[in-house]
Order: sequence, then structure tokens, then C-alpha cells
Amino acid sequence: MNGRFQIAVHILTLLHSAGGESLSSDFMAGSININPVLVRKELSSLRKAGLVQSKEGHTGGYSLAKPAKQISMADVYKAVEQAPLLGKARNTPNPACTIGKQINQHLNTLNKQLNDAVIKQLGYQTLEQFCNQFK
Amino acid sequence: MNGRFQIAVHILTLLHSAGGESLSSDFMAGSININPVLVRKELSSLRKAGLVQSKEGHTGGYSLAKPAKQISMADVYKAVEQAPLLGKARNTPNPACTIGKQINQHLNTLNKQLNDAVIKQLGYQTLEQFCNQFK
DNA sequence: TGTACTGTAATAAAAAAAATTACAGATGAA
DNA sequence: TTCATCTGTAATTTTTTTTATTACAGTACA
Repeated sequence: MNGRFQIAVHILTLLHSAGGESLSSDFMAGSININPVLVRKELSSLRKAGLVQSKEGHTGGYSLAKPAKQISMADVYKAVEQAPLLGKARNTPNPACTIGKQINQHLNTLNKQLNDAVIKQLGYQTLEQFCNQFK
Repeated sequence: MNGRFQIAVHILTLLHSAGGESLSSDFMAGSININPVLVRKELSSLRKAGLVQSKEGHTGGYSLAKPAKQISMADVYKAVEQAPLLGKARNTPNPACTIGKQINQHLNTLNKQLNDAVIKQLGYQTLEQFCNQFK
């Protein structure tokens, strides 16, 4: 179980708190307390999802690509989550068994329904609302 | 990310399909295609949650502790899930940073809200309904 | 033109998950 | 009664995943 979502939220919160100023991956790594390369990797996902923008070179860094009001926690989730919510089984059920043969298909359906519910729930909260909790 | 939920559902589906007959952990391990000890560990959680019952000894084995109609997918989730849905960060954010100092608290709140939503969603489906999908 | 960045790839180290081994205890069958 | 077949766990090893580290090419500005 990894912590990509947490890291992504932490990054976005830092960027929002910077109020438009751009931040470097090294600076953010210091607040999150993880390796800067991981931060850049996460930022790469967030950039591809259109949530942050980056600038290379001397005065480079990262900033939000759009107002925090227009970024929902569902957007963050969609940007970083890859594995099914309820975990991913590494086994291959016995195809000679009636249950084993079909179970993955039904579990996938369940996972999809749940994923939709989670995205809906996370869609209720914006990054701005999340950040406003900080005093 | 582990596959405990999948395994638990697989176990319960097998037990339901057995129609009251008890099954051994070895038999179930064969359908799921994982180690029998893992199956017994999972069954241990399910037993503690009141979803299955077991009998030791020669003609021992496992069976459902109540009708599949009275077991919801939320019950299964609650019986086996331990880690937060969106993953668990292993870092300790920098306490000298305003954001770092508070972020875990706010992420926990978010996680709790999401957990409630997931339990609600999973509560809509019973084990019986899940099993009825199998042909 | 050198310094401070981003962007990745490749590799190593650490942590988590799963498999395996081992064995005590229960229960019914031979 | 004793043996075979189970459950229930603990301890250990193996495998897989996650995170950290190293390395370096490319960009932009001072």
C-alpha cells in the first residue's frame, strides 16, 4: 500500500499556500519529508493530469495549473490512483473451479461501482476547501 | 497493497456455494490458488467478525455463520480492511512546516469520510446477491 | 558560462505481502 | 485407543512492492 495520494495532496496544498509563487521539488520534499525524486515523479503525474504546471531552468519550479477552487479531491485521486481500491489480488484463481473461473470478473464489477462512488464522494470537496482547514 | 478483500469474498462465495456443507481450508486454497495458511488466517478474521464458523478435528471445516442474505459486502470489508483506503503514507511530514504539521490530521478526516461512503456503498450489496451472479 | 532547476532512467535498500515450515490441539474413524 | 484429518498459530523465508539514491541530460537565467 503506497502513499501517493497523500503525497499528491501535500504537494498541492503546499503549492496553494505559496499563493502563485512557484516552489522547487527540493523545497516540497523537505516539508513532506521524502526523497525529491519521488516528489518530481508525483508532480509529473499531476502535470499530465493538468493540475500543476512546471518550468525548467534556473528560476524554474512548480505551481498550480488552475485555481484550487477548480480542483476537486476526485481530480487528485484520478491523477494518482492506479490500483483498485480494495486491493489487488496476486493470485490466479483456479480456472477448473466454477467459482474461481468467474470471481475476478464479478470482483472487477464491484470495484468499478465502488470506484464511481469514491469519485463522487471525493468530488464534493475542492482543494481550496481542504486548504482552508489549515490555520 | 494486499488482496485480503478479494480472498475473503472468494472464501465466502465458496462457502455459500457449498450450501451448508463445510469446506476445508485446503480445498478453498485450491480454488483461490494461494497458500492454505493464508486462507486459515483470513478465515480467522471472518470468524472473529461473526461471518463464518469453524469446527476443528477430523470432520472439521468451515461454513457460513449466517445466511448470505444477512451478510453485506460492507461486513466483509469491515472484517478484513485495516489500512486506509487511499493508502498509508510512511513519511513523517516536517513538523517545522505549517502544512506538514497539520496535514495528517486533515487527511485522516478525509479518509474517515471516504470510509463511511465506501461502507455505505458496499452495504447495498449482500453476499447472496453477489453469489447469484455466478452461473 | 556556470548555477539552479526539471525530467527520467537505473539501481539499491527497505518494507510489506505471501509462502512455507512447523507443530500443538481437536475430533472422529478405524 | 490410536491414527488420520482437520483447525489454529507462530516463526521464518521468499517474493514483490515501495521508497531512496545515484546519475545525468536538458533548460533557463543570472
